[in-house]
Amino acid sequence: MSARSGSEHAFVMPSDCPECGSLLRQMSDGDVDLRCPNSRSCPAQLRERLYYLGSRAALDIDVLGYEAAQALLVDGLLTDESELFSLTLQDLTSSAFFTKKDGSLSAIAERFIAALEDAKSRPLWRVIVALSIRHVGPTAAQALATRFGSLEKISTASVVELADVDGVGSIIAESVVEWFEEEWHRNIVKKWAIAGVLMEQGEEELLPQTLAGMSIVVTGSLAHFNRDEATAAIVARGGKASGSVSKKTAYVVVGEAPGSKYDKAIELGVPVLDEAGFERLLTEEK
DNA sequence: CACGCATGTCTTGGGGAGAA
DNA sequence: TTCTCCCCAAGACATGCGTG
Repeated sequence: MSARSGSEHAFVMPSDCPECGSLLRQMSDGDVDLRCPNSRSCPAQLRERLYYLGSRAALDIDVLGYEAAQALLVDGLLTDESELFSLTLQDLTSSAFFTKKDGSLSAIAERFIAALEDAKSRPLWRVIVALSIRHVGPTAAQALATRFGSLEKISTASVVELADVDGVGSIIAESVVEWFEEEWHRNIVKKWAIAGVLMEQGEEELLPQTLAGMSIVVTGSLAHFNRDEATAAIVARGGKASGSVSKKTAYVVVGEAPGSKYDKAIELGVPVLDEAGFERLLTEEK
């Protein structure tokens, strides 16, 4: 996986937050999954959350990498992620990261603001991933988006209703409910919505569900799709884009320089498709 | 409890943009 | 033009959750 994938914010124990420092002092060998209790204002956690929500796994915001996230916080442009989508070009003039040596805005600044606008119309599941809810990655987020159709409905669903979703168990369901119980979390959703971020399932996701129930794994590089586009194409048709090959995998799509997943597919007798076969699979009617 | 699979972490290498 | 920094893309693998 990418260095930008996964919830990298989850295990942060930075030195620039007093509460994290105390937590570190309390560490013992038996501790697992340590988190700074100061999750709202802890600078390092905030930086990691910004970094994560900009990653391809979430809202795929151009420019918003580790350095940009750091600059937004250090230069005082953001105090938390709720203000992200309200940023303007004018705001960025006070940050060296977004300006040239002569003080004028760099191309990076314009790309960043344009990327924020693009991100406002991302599918609902990506918005859910971007909220950094514990245990909720792309797969769980897609399941929740498909079932509930809007963030509003997810936020008001009970643990039982959430856990009823295929692919979501009680731990994930409780995690979602706990997340929405925090007022400052609800404030993020509110401010993003005001800034224009789509909070409902879009129509583009309602393609014929020709891959419903199928688990498909992609390995290697495809000529006409990057990995996210391939995943999105599978998911949009009701399939599941899995990261690992098993006996239940419907197809393994093999591009240039495939990895061990191809070997695994051969070993398990899973059907293998080249890119042309994958494209036919996407376009064929049920 | 075992299995399947998603998540999280680490690694390597390529490409683009700005600085020197 | 070259160098450096940062972002991006992808594979491998360990861990742990969800399910039957």
